[in-house]
Amino acid sequence: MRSQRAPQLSRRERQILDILYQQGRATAAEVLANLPNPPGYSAVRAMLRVLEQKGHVRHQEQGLRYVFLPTVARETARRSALRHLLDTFFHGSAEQAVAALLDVSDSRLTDEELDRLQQLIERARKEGR
Amino acid sequence: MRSQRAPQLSRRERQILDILYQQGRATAAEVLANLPNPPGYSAVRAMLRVLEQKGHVRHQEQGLRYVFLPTVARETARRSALRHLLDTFFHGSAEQAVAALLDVSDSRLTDEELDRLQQLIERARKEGR
DNA sequence: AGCAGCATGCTAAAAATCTAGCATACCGTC
DNA sequence: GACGGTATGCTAGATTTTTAGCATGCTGCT
Repeated sequence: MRSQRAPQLSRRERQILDILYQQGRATAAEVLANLPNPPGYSAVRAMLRVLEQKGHVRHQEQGLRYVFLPTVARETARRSALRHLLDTFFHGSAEQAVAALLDVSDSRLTDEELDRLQQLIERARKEGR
Repeated sequence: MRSQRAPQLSRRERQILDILYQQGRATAAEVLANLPNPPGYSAVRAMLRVLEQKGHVRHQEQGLRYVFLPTVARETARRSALRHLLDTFFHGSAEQAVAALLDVSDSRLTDEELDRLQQLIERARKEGR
């Protein structure tokens, strides 16, 4: 009877969980709408049930329907994901990652955002020493 | 006969591919060594074969053994991964991602790295306008 | 009250993943 | 040139994942 520890997510399960993190919370129908190569509605519900049983997801009853949300806090999941990305593609270097980030999002960063980033770096510098 | 388009990676396949990106290139044995819940050696080889057949991986013969490497350039894969992470956890905001990055890697960024980041931001600012 | 619409629970089965094992070939050493 | 070690190719089977379909229950109309 596994319930808590189960880091072994299948492809679809991963996709579904990602959607939940992206949206914060979602009904089965909403999940379905965001799924690539969308399967049947039943399939989605079945997998949500499995995910819940595995302990990755829980649901609240909203009126009649169920609204699903991840059990692991967004913040925590985000950390893991970042760490993993860093290890996989950037040799663990945050600097390179930031560089790539600035590059990838290119012209979409406003001056204002850049300002805030400068401040963040300034702060990191002070804390770091 | 699908060969190129096959974005549907299973959990294991994803793990293996990630290792290849991390290491750049690796033999079946090396991949195995880096795999969590390591399966049998044969299993790894079989999956590398499948990955190759699906077009995600290719191999070079190095002396006797095969050395495997991803077909999609690191740079490209990295971009996709970043984009996906951004969408999943940061509402697409690079700024937030950078902030989290600075946070997660915290004290591990040297002053020198911070300097370079400042410069990068400076540059982004100029290019952006 | 009856009905259409949409939700859930559950089960069975198709499809894909994951794995082990055997046959074979090459290298270096004794 | 026989032998241990390590490689690959392949195939078949266990296990998981992924899916559809059916029975049921609640809501809000008309």
